[in-house]
Amino acid sequence: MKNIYDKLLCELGHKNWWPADTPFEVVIGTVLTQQTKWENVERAIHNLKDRGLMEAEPLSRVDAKELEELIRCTGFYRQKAKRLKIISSFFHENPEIFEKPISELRNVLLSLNGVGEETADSIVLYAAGKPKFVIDAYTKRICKCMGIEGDYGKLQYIFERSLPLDVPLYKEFHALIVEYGKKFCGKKRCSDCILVENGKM
DNA sequence: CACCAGGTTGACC
DNA sequence: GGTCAACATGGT
Repeated sequence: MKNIYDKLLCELGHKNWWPADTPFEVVIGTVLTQQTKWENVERAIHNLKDRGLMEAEPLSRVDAKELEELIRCTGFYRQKAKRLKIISSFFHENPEIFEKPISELRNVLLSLNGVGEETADSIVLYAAGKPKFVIDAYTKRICKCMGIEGDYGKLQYIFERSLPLDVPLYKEFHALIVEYGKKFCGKKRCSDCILVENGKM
């Protein structure tokens, strides 16, 4: 598995992924980026910062319609606005949440509307800085290309079992997988795959 | 015009 | 326990 990481790193170089001023900004980004391009998310984040809404308390209280307009460019803007308000209320009321152990933190995040497995793990890894390997659609596609199939938990277990417990490694590896996937892995077919030809785990 | 993007939910079987 | 449409905008 580390072998795959080295190949990707060699091919693509280090990615400065999830740049954000605060952990809370990462949380907002995880929801906004669902099923949309990061460029759209950057615009929405900029809008929120302009209005002083990149903090839990103000965001939890902002007018729903106003919030919808600010994040419209990310798609699914009505449900995302509603979810962001609920999530920001939660973070406002639970400022110490990132101090909790990983499994407890993950379960609490999963209980929030709009936070599924990938989003929860992205928050754990990129906002809380704790070691949880994030599995996304590209990870599943690439694994399938390599003959590895399974549900979210199975793939996550394979990565976590095969890698040293290393937060920067987890961050970089997931970033590389997504960047690689965007370039070479379509929904239907892949192109110029550097991983499959002699890719062994 | 069709398809995809750094998913999640609730309904239905 | 799994599958699937709905959610919605913006870019190629």
